[in-house]
Amino acid sequence: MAPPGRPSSRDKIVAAAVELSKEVGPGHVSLDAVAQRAGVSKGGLLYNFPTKQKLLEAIVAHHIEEFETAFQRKIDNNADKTDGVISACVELFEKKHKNKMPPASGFLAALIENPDLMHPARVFNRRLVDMIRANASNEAAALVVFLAIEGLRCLPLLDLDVLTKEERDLAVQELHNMVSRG
Amino acid sequence: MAPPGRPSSRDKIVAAAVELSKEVGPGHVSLDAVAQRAGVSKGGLLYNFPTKQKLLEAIVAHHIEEFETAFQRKIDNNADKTDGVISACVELFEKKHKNKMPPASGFLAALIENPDLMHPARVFNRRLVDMIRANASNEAAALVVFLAIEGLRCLPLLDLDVLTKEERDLAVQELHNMVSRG
DNA sequence: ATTACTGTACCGTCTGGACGGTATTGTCAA
DNA sequence: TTGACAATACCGTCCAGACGGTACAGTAAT
Repeated sequence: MAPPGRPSSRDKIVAAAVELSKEVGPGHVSLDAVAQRAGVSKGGLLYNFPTKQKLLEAIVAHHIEEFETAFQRKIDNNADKTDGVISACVELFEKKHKNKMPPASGFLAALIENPDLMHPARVFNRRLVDMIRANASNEAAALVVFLAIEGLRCLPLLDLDVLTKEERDLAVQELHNMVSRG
Repeated sequence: MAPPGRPSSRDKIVAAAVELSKEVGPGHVSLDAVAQRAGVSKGGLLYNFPTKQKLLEAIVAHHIEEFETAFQRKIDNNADKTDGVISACVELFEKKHKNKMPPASGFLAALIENPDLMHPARVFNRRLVDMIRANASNEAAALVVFLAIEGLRCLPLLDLDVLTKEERDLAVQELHNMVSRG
């Protein structure tokens, strides 16, 4: 792959693309701009990602890996416990929200270019739902919690978030109650 | 405005743009294609909407009006009743889902072009949240229900929906329970 | 010699939008 | 009644710029 010490050019390029998607809007991510932002020549960019589609695939994979890593850490502790998976989801969102992690804006850039690029994310999401249902004490309630978290994550992505911090905290608290009540 | 008998050119153009956004993807909605689909020349399109931004503004307004109309009809019956607003939201989603109404794909085309175009939708959403809270018996639960509905609406928009019909029905049923339990 | 680029010069395509025309209808003075 | 003009609602063409992608010569490190 790459010398794991410093960030590889690939990583810098992916990071630059995600930043740009947030800054100039997901519809205006040009290869020239990405290369400039990443401190790489356009030739260099196309050396690493021969087409724009390959770059966008890498962005989607990056977001998924990021989430999966954090998720695996959370779930190792309470994998088999009743409602362990959905609890982990709530806690994970709470943590990301406290750390003011930005939304996964790279997804939109990929979606725009070609909806098929979302396929890996769909597969991941489906697996997540299966895991949630598998050890949920109340499947219906667990699904609602899952959907609410998705709402909390999607609304900012679509620039549609209107909740105050207090409202978000209130909702997250209620999600906690729902999963601990079982 | 226009003779209210036949659909005006403006309406045809907006409808064509929404359809195209769904068919070719929100990032590939060109004025030429919209004009062709609407049965109008490009000059005619530009006559009705002097810039692409104006067209996208009209699309956003169209989606909002559509939702608002249906919402007002629902809410007239149980406006002041406890949990009346959030109940109306659940029922409205259920109805749209049963009728297999497509997601508001025009939003994405607007978001891509210019995130500011989502502002009217944000204003509407904020008003909706205020109304929900105003007559909710349990604000936290009502917020969770609101977020779950948004999740149900946003996931298909992002091509991320992975739920089976049964799972969706189960979740909607649970939402009903949550609001009627108060 | 190979790897991993840099830098520059292009090419073809697509797209938003400007522009000049045109058909129809309405208005209104002579 | 009619001729002059104007507003409305388009049509069809053209163009400048942006963008994805190619090609290729050079270079510095391993």
